[in-house]
Amino acid sequence: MAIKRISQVDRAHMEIRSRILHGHFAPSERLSETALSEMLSVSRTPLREAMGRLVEEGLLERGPAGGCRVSSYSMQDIFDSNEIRGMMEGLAARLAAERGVDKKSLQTCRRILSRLDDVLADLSAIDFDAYVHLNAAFHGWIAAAADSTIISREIERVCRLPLASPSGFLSGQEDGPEFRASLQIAQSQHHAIFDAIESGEGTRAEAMCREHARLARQNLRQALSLDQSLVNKIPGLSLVSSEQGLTA
Amino acid sequence: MAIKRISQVDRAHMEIRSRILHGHFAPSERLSETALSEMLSVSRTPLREAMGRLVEEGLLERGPAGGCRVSSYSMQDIFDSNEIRGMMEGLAARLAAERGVDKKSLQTCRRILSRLDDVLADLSAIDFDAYVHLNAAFHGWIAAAADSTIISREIERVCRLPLASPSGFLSGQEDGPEFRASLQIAQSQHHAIFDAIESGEGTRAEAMCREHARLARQNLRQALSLDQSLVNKIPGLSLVSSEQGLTA
DNA sequence: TGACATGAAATTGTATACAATATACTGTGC
DNA sequence: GCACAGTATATTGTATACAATTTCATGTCA
Repeated sequence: MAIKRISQVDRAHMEIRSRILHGHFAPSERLSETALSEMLSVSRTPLREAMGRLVEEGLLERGPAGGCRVSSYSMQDIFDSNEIRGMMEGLAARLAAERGVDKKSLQTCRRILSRLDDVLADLSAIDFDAYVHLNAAFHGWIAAAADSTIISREIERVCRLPLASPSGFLSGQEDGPEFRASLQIAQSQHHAIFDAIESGEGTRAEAMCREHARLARQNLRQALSLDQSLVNKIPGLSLVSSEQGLTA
Repeated sequence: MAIKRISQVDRAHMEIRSRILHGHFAPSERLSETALSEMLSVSRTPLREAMGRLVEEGLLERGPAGGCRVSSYSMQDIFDSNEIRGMMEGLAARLAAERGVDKKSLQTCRRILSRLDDVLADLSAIDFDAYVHLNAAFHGWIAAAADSTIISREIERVCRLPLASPSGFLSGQEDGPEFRASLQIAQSQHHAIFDAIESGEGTRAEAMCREHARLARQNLRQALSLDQSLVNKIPGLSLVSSEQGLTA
């Protein structure tokens, strides 16, 4: 019944997106429409629409003479993207606190947090997929908590920026004791954010969201300093033009 | 030399955008591709790309069974859009203050502010076009001051949301002593923002940007309470589904 | 040898034709 | 008279064909 016939546009969009993020195309590489078209077995019409969406997302850039190149990002860009996400989630959290959230929604979030507590109960045996899933659910809840179509849509947009998603840095670094410990810090921040929203403490909710986004940055920096090969494991990191991987 | 051959896509995009913002299409009205196609004398291929961009901008919405409707906004949405802009400009201003801005750029901004001072020197004889132009220049300067591609691009995006642009509310309300007075308040905020950035006071710069965006909201509310016919004068306001025009 | 012009190939922008799906209408049966 | 089904129509999704650029290579002239 709920069979959503997947359109060629969506297929091409996701496929190209995935290939870019996984480094199958190098930054600044020019993508030929005809080549992509036969590579994906799609005609150029839906392909061009898919590419248009990728341009909007910032993964592709239109050249002055037409045509598209793969975007190149600096480490600074990655950090800025995260900063934007932190700001936007902070806005949503503050407005949620100021405007109030209904009991049912609060209960939903409590359940998410409780399940996250369970997942993190034993640091030596974390169900990583479950964590990513629940973490995404919590951040989705924040985006929706302000009850504003515009804000949730813009947050969704921001999260599509390379490496700005709440779970963006998580793939591939399951191991490492510092990382596991940081998950607990993150969870304590989750609780603080929820508590602030529930208590109507808008300023605190906003500040905690920003700090929470900073944790992602810190994780990335630390992970890279330990293991440069993560570039090939974390989707999107291949887009980063390697100036200095660690500074800033 | 710099003749940028305007593409059919851009032409259709701007034309439809203008018609939507000026209320030639009603909110929730479904736009037929073939109808638009012959209305604009463009084939469906570039037309569809133009419509795709409008969907990204939030002016159109895709229906579940394909096709596009004109988006409908609530007064709350307008306020939220402005809040987002204030946040984003605040982020840019804070980062500019924290990271520092070079002397040449500061000088550019001083000149803009000085010319704004001149325009506002005699409140009874304001060159309104000049004000809009210079106001846009100042806000553009803020967006660029953080020296971040991502941030300036996202600010540009946010400003394309209906009525989120810094000059969004200005058209059509040239008259009114309260409004003219508010321009002076706005200018004093401009100076404060610049001073904060120049002095490296990031928190102050951010807070002032947010408050500055609030002034736009206040202006809109006051203007509407005085003269409901503004709905037809301010581009984009026709998209607002009239629940309560003044509350929230 | 290098710079420039010329032409060929490739690539993008646009139009149209076709296919698949959703919508609206009309007629029939109850 | 109303509900439902079947068909007709309209609309969107996709493919292909064509036109207009741009890009690259080759050759000529200084």
